[in-house]
Amino acid sequence: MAKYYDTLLGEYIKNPGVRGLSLDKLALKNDNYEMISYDQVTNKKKLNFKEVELDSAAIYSAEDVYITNQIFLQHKEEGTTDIKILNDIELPLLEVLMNMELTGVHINRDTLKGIGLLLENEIDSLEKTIIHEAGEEFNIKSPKQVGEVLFEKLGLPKGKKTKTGYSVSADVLGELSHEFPIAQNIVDYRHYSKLQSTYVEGLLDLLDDNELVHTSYNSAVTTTGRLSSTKPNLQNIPSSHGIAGEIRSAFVSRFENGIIMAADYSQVEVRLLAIMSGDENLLGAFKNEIDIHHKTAEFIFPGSTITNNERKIAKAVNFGVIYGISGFGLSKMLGINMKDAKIYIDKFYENYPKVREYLDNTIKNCEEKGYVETMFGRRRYLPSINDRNSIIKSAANREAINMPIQGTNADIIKIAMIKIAEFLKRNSLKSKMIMQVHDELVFDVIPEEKEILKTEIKIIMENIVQDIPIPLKVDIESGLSWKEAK
DNA sequence: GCGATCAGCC
DNA sequence: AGGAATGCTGATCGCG
Repeated sequence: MAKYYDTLLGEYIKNPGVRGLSLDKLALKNDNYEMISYDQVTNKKKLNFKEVELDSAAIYSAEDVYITNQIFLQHKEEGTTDIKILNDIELPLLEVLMNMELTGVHINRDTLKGIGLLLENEIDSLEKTIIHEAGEEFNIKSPKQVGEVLFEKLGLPKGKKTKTGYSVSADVLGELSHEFPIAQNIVDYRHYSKLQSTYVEGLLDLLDDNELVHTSYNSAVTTTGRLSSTKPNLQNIPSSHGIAGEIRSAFVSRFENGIIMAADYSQVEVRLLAIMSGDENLLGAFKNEIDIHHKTAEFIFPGSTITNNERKIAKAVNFGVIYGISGFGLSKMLGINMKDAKIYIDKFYENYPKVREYLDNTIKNCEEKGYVETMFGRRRYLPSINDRNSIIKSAANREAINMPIQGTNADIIKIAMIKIAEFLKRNSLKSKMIMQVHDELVFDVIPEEKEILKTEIKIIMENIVQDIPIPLKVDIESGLSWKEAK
């Protein structure tokens, strides 16, 4: 039993994805009690809390404490405080996350600034080219204006629509790029601008005097049990090659001769699909350490030597199944026609028959019980699973299919984080766990601890789940920066 | 202030 | 018949 309780986490575990878990909303919902609003306390003046008169500040604060306790008592009564996943995972993890946030992540300011200069040059020159090609000044960052220039002034062929007009997204512009260079230039301009504003400027703004950023991990927002990360979001740092990949080269150790070590679960969601469905073909592939995308490709394209493109298609199918894909979704994703996409998906199910069985059962079960759950018992309620509107129903089907897989992955890595934090503490190690990116943990490591960490972290992460037909596999890489640790 | 669009990651 | 990938956060535009 943890030394503390958290009413927010209790509410989240009861029903993840419910909007409005704030104290005032819960008080209103549960006890029809209307709490004092911040506006009331300040008389609608924009005051700092320390500027609020003491008497009213005291009442306002006491009310928070009182309501929190009311919710706690209610959680005890209804049994929420006994929920296993709350006690075994969420509450212990809270302390681990707090320490990661306080520890921070070291980012080299000069490296980031250097990337910023490169980007600035690219952006400036692309802007000039685009304006020249357009024959008029306009704001390239405005989808509306881009649409007017491309489709009205220049008369390029229009593609798919949005609520407000014609789409100018990257896949639409990509279609046009062969014939019209301006389309590719706008895609590139957006790419570099995104890197500049979100990653270079965004991260620089949040660096403290020690060149550390302290993210906030939110453990009560996602519907599946995943964490999220804000200010900065460290879970969407670019990972591709080129200038984008350089952002990760700024993520370096804080220690003298230190290294960055990344441990990631290999193919974890497909492995979990194999384990949870019990499909012999899928399990067999992992047992024999066969490249799973290649294996699926052999089923989809029988009798031929598998090309890179065929493997890419198979990979999209493998992931698509986990996301509850439709033929249309896959065809759009891959830019192929819907008939072929349907054939590929059918081939997948034909050759992994128990996967289909498992997914059908998942949906059927959800229709009866109203919820789906992970291997560890984390639940998600999906009332729309029985909706008569087919669009809503299909969306619920996809969510029902995805949650147990994505959520089990989230459970596993959270347990691993708790165990690794214990291990680091028990052995008084100086190295730090600094980031979590859904199936990856990142560490800032002092050189003397490199080998023991590498060994122990792998053992801990691979042994979270017992009695499974195939092992979970963890790859560990390290280098002078996060970019090199992969 | 907020919805819409776009783009980054798993 | 039509709509159509799971889960997130952030920057920017442009309307009100």
